[in-house]
Amino acid sequence: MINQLPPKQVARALGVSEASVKRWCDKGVFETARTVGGHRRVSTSSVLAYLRAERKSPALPQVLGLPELPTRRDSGLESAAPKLQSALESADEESFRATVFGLFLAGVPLPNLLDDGVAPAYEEIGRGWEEGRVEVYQERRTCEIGTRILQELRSALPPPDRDGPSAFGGTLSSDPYTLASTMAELTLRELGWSADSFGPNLPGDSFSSAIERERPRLVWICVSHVESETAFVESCGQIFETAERNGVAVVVGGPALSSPLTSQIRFSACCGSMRQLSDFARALYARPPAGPQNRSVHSSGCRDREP
Amino acid sequence: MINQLPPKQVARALGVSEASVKRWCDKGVFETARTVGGHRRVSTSSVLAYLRAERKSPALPQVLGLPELPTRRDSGLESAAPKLQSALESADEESFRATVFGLFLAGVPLPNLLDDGVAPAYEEIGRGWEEGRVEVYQERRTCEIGTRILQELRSALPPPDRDGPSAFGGTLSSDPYTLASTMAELTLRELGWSADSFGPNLPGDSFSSAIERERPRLVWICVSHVESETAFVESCGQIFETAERNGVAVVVGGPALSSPLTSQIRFSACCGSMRQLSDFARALYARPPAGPQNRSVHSSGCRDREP
DNA sequence: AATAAAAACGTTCAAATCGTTCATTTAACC
DNA sequence: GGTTAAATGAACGATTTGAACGTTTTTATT
Repeated sequence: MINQLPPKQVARALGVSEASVKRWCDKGVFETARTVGGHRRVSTSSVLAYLRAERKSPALPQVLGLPELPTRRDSGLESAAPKLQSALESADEESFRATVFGLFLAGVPLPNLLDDGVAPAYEEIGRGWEEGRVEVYQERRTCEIGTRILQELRSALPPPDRDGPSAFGGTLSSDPYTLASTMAELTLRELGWSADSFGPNLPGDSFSSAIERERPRLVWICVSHVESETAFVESCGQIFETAERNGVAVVVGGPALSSPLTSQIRFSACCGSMRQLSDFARALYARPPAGPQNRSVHSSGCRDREP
Repeated sequence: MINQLPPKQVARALGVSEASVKRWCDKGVFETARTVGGHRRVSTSSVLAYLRAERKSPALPQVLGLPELPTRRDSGLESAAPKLQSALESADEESFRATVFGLFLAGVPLPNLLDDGVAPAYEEIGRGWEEGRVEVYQERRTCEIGTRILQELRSALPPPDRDGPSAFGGTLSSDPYTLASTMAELTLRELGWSADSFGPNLPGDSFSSAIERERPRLVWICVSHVESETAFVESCGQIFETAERNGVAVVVGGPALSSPLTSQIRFSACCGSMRQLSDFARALYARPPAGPQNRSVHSSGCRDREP
């Protein structure tokens, strides 16, 4: 995906004049770098952020590397889940992408998009698998598609704050589901965190040593499947103990976290949804409001701001 | 670390044209030395200083690929592997991306790039893990990074031919390594195939039913880890039988395919590298020679024209 | 050491972008 | 409805950029 664009391309993508784009750049609407000769280079993610905030849809999404977006009408979050589900079941990646990005640009908050759009679609597919309607390979394919699109979404988010907190997470051994952890990563990244998913099947002691070495502000553990309860409780205990000693918050969550299980482990927060994770993380840290700050003076260009 | 770079590499790192770099050198933007023959050598630190001063956020597809990029089609690759490895071990995604895309844009054939650049880096990390130098979570993180970059690479490839053959593949149960399968996907896609990786841990019978339902031209099985030899041989037998009945080619390959194991299973081809897979697949089908259109998007792909 | 391929040289030129000005449209308010 | 302030789009010469070219230097191989 393209990360920087000259003003003319942005103008084409947005369907406005080049002059306006330049003015907006100077007003701080877009994150704009300059070449040595003074030409503007606009960051794509800031254009996306603008579209999302203004609830506008681009005239030429292709220029931004986006798919053809659905029309404004059917962009309701309620109708999204079944649409996503059927797109996934028929392995229609384009349709899935268009729906997700359509909602994203329509201004649906990311946690809501994940909780009420993407997650239900996958739950339904999981049910289909249990009932034999969906083959294993089909389910796997949907996960591949989802991973791909969520990664695209990730690259559309603004980069983590330079001095934002870091976090990581994943699933413990014998829990193969990656998607939830990727969703957690996105949720935290939207808030400015440096969040990284380590993927599935991470042994508990490696989790612990990661905590000690990387010293994050938060770790998350997604629980979609528990093979051995005792091993799970043991791993969680070890992780929490290490985390506590290092002042690291531990968030757990996932459909396999039954209440008897929950009562046997310790954590900083137990989140049943990305919204809850988002709220909890925001209590620890949230991106400073990104308003148009630099009312820059002409001729000295964007040569402002010293860290 | 290298402290002097030729203009071409600086241009690639910055995402601008070589001509601009030369002009900027002459203008004094970069600290530039000259060889006796008059060729420019740009000091790495002055490039870093420029990036720090002028770039607020990470830049183009390739930000700052300090590693010396390829000059020779093949021998550049050997020096690339250790760079990729160290980029991965320090979780430096930008550097990894820069090197991979640098090689790709420089015209290194994809199978070679994977075989001699990416794969050796991961093999070395695997060794580091066995020797205890590399923690599990670090290894997992490198896989996440690699997956992400390979997906980006995938989206940089032209879409599959409209009437090209289809293929899919993955690893069998209890084999958790995804990267090899993703590489196979890329290799086939480059040839115009509609190739999809189903990821790891696919049960053998789901493999079979996928074959019967989807009727591909080819399936691949990556073998990085075998838990039970008998189960593995059994699954392979079933898959091959189904494939043969449906006229589907079966390709197997991977480091865990010992020769005693190989002798117990049947397949259409056993590939020890992506190059071999590419050659085999090309025998079945290869993209028709490209028409008068795009030879490669080269640098900054933001230059596209309205139809 | 000789040779051939790949890079980099300096230059030119068309296209893109710069900053600015000005007429027009949009919106808001009385 | 009429007036005003703000935002937009178009236009201008000056500057910057990217691509092309033939020539020279560098690099790798024989």
